[in-house]
Amino acid sequence: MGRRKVAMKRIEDNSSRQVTFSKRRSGLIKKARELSILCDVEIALLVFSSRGKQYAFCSGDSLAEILQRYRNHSEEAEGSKDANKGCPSAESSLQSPSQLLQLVQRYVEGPDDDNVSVTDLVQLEEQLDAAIVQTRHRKTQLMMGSVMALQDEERLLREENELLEREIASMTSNDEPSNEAAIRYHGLQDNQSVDQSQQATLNLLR
Amino acid sequence: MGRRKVAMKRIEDNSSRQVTFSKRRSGLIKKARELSILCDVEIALLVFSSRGKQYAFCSGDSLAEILQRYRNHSEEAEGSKDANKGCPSAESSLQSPSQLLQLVQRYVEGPDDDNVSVTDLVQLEEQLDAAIVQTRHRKTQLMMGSVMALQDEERLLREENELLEREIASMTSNDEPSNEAAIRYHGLQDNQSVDQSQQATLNLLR
DNA sequence: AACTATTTATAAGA
DNA sequence: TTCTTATAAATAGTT
Repeated sequence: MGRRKVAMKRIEDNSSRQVTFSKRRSGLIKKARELSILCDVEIALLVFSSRGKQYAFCSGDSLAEILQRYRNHSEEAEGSKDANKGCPSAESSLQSPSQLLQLVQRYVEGPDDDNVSVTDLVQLEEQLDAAIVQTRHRKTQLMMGSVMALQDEERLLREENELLEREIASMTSNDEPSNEAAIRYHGLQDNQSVDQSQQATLNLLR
Repeated sequence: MGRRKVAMKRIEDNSSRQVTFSKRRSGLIKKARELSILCDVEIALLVFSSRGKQYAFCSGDSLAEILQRYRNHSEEAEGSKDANKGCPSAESSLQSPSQLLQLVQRYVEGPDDDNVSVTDLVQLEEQLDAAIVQTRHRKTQLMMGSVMALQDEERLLREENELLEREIASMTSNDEPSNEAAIRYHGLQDNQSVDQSQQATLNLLR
């Protein structure tokens, strides 16, 4: 984005490389900051000039913290067996559904001394009920999306089938009957990939 | 650089934040790559979505190498900051029931990258059901404990009452009747501290 | 996933 | 260097 398009290779001229470095470096940092703000994500950016000078940007207040998270993350990736249990990072977020049950189990069984109170458990039960409601709501949303798509596809297939049937009709009136059409006929039989509950919703909407 | 100028603050709409994240993330990584090539510098870029998914770019072949370089560079500046962060062996755990709902909400509404699948949600629902069963089980255990204790106390009180009644009987046969016993009489009336569901269970066991 | 209308970044010039 | 400006590039909203 300048007077000319620039080739993607090292700029050989020393001084213009320096100028470009300065301009693009600030542009990059600006964009990193914008992304972290707009999308509410953590970003760490490190730039080392060839003569060792260092520039950095980081969304939080501690770059070290973010780097630590990177390291935890890659450690997890290596121990692929029980990665979800290993070290769920300082940040509290669900990585997978299976993590949730562990969390609740640890809470209700109280790993040690101070046990939960009945009041806590009553509250937890209420929260779990609310969580199920939310989960079902979201699931329904998603399934509705799938259903719409399937209905669209169904319509298209029906139209195609009509065309094919007409073609067959014209062929049989001119020619010998053949089974070619039956082979080419394809409809909704291959919806095996939708899961049971999607199928149930699908049936309801028919 | 789009149809409109966008305010520099967190995008609240879930799905457009997701779209913007995807677009700008790839843009940022592209620019990092260009800068590293054009100006022949080392760059490391880490992006963490709020669900913990990680995207990285690094100019060389080893991100770890660049990070090491950063650490060497900044070791002098920070000596003790990451002592507690060394290895986050602190297991993530529920602090309170109310934390759970937040956790699930964040998961199902997917504030960021790839949305949860229906399969994930089906699993989550199952886990939530299991968690509710566990919670109720534990609650019952605790309430049973309370109930046992109350039954014990009840038995003791009945025995004491019998003694007192006998004492009254002997007093009234020897002396004037008095209301002293009625004052000392104490039974199950002061069970007001048990909560509603405990009381229900208690009633069932009577 | 594509497609534009706009905004933004920036290469070259002053 | 910094400012300006023509142009390339990125991207917000739309389909």
